[in-house]
Amino acid sequence: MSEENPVSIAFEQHNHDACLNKAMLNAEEHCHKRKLQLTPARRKVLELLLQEHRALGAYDILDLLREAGFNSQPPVAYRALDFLVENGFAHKIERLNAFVACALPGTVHSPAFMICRQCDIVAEMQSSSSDFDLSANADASGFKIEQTIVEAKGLCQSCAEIEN
Amino acid sequence: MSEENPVSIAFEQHNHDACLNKAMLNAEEHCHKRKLQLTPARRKVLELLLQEHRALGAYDILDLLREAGFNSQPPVAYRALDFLVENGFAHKIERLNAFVACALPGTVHSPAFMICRQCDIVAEMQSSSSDFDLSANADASGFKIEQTIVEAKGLCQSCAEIEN
DNA sequence: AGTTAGTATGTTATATTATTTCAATAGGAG
DNA sequence: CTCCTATTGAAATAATATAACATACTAACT
Repeated sequence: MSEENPVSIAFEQHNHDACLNKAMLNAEEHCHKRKLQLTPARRKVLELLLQEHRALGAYDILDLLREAGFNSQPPVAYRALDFLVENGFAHKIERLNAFVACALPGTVHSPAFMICRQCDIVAEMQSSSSDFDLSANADASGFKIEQTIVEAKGLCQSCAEIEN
Repeated sequence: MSEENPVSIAFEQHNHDACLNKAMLNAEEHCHKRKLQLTPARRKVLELLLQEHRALGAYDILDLLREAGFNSQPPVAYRALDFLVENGFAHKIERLNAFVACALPGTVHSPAFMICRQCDIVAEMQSSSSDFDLSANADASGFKIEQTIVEAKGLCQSCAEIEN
């Protein structure tokens, strides 16, 4: 119900316009602070991602960009996505080859995702101690972890209810 | 040093021929028990994967199959890989779009991987409680986890030593 | 304002990864 | 042997991603 719990915002009813606007303002402020250029294409791609709590493929985004009057060659989408991912405004969901807006933008963090196989909704959460678990194993073999991907596939509550 | 610890076998010196033979025998026995057909192409792909503690792309495998006299259309490799993955003899490493032989074949389990960005070695470990951590978050939002991917990118010990 | 260095975009082509489709063949159950 | 299913052969194409190089914009300095 509330927007306080970042674990499950994607699963909850919320004022999505406000959710989007807040995120865009946040991104603008963040780019301004760090002297990053939130150019029209980048801005539009971020908006498109924020409009969904689902992952969008690069070519989905490309189609939407075209509809919005942008140039529609693949590099346009990939460059914007690279910018957003590098600067912490979006994440790539590896198992879907798709991209999702970050729930905690502008910070370097170690996210984990819950991905509904039915409705494709993607919820971001902080992976907290799961990294820690890996660390123990990694330490034992001298492996230095730099980045960890955690993606859980399953069924979200709504889809589970429908299925029954 | 020993082969007892599945966490880090890929990182350790070991008798790799024995490692491979044991795994092939294991696979044969397992297929026999479950009436699965370990056909020549499937067998060869498993061998190819077992020869490396690295992930191989489908087209790498395709090349090696061709060298070994097999038909070399993409579906040959993908079908064999699908079989191996579905039956627990191999895993897909999503962030590499590549495949690696399973370290604990024939059992349904929830693996986690350490992937060296330098030498591409892939070590499988059991993700144990990291799943458990996610479960807490998942439960809170009513999400039912079916399968979890955990992939840690970093530097293995040998590569870290070389880099310094 | 003019120059320059760095960043971003336009554009074309191509590389890489993966699937669809339908025909042919082989293996096992009755 | 015959039917059924699983597997393979073969050609085409879909989906995802990058390379390469030209052009344009931005910002900082002079």
